[in-house]
Amino acid sequence: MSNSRNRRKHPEAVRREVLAETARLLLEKGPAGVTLDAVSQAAGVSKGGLLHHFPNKLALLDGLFDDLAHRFDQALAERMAADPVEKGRFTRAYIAVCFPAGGVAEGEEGWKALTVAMISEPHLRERLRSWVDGRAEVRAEAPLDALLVRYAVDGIWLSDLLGAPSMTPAQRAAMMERLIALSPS
Amino acid sequence: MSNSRNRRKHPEAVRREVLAETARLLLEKGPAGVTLDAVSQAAGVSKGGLLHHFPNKLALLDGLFDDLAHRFDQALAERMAADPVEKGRFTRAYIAVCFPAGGVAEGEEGWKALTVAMISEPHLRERLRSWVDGRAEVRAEAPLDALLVRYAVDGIWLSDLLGAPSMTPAQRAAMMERLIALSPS
DNA sequence: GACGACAAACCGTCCGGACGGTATGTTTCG
DNA sequence: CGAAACATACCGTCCGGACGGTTTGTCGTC
Repeated sequence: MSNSRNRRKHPEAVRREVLAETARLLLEKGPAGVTLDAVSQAAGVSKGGLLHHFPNKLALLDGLFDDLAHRFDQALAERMAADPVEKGRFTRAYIAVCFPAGGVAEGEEGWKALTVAMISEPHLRERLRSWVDGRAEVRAEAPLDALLVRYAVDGIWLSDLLGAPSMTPAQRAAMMERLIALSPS
Repeated sequence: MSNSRNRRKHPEAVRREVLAETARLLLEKGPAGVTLDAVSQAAGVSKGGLLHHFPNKLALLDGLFDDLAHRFDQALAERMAADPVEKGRFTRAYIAVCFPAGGVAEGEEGWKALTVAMISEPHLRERLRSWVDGRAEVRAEAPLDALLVRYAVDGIWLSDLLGAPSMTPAQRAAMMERLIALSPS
């Protein structure tokens, strides 16, 4: 903190702003809307400034992946730590993080962008694979219903992402309850 | 000389070839790989010839959407007609069509491409919405478990699409059974 | 069924603009 | 000062799309 104090422009803040705008553009305009010009302009930085933080476009997308994956891991770990019951802990955390009960919180929009990014750039799918490999809980020694629940959550996620006509709030609540009931315990 | 491919004479064949190659490129190279040059070359037609069938790139993607949505509808209807039990018919057909039990059949690769296209081009999401609106079965008056099953199928679909480490064949079979068991009956 | 007229299918080239990336100047902090 | 953190200007390439021309099929007429 000492080195960032009183600095006119905090590079870390610029970097975060850049990543946030990248995610937003990815969601709203699609992958084709993510150009270096558009990102830099949206983030309130010049193109050169953007390229100072990320040497090229691939590095930008990689940076987005890193950031979002890390925040996703953190959110999962947080939820799991708060769950006293060991069994099905991961599945419940997965539900809580991916299936927003009361509206969309901060950061979740970004995770949607992550999906868009992975589908857009085949290169990132490779990174997804190694990420999954790094998470023992995801590897499928889990009980069948745990898998089922996680896949259902992913499906809801995709549906929300595509903006398809969604469930009513009442349905969402009931679905959440059902998902938790199906989780191992 | 009689060309191995369609030299001329069958515009419909050219059109289908173009759409097939568009879908393939979309899956393999991602949205950025779908250029008019790449599509025309892959389909064995000149750029001018491609633009004769589809006046611009948007029309090409729209054409792909139309084609795949239509084939998806047909596959669903086929499956539903073959199901003697009325209750849960739609859900079971949805499972059968979207969750390939024995390998990937023809056309299913294309449906994956459809997902990629919709995620890439925000414009197509609008079309998805109206498509869903046109299908009474999808509108969510369905029982909770029917929704759950469909979302789970979508999740598996997404997972396959991203090439994430998937289930073992045995797990897939068990999952299929479980999904059908959860379907309304 | 031969023939000419017309339309559809298709080709090859060119252009304007956008996009990723570079090279270099300018400011700000330690 | 010196280095990090930007900004400005610019370059080469690629992409979407327009355009004119060429070949192939179709159809009416006799």
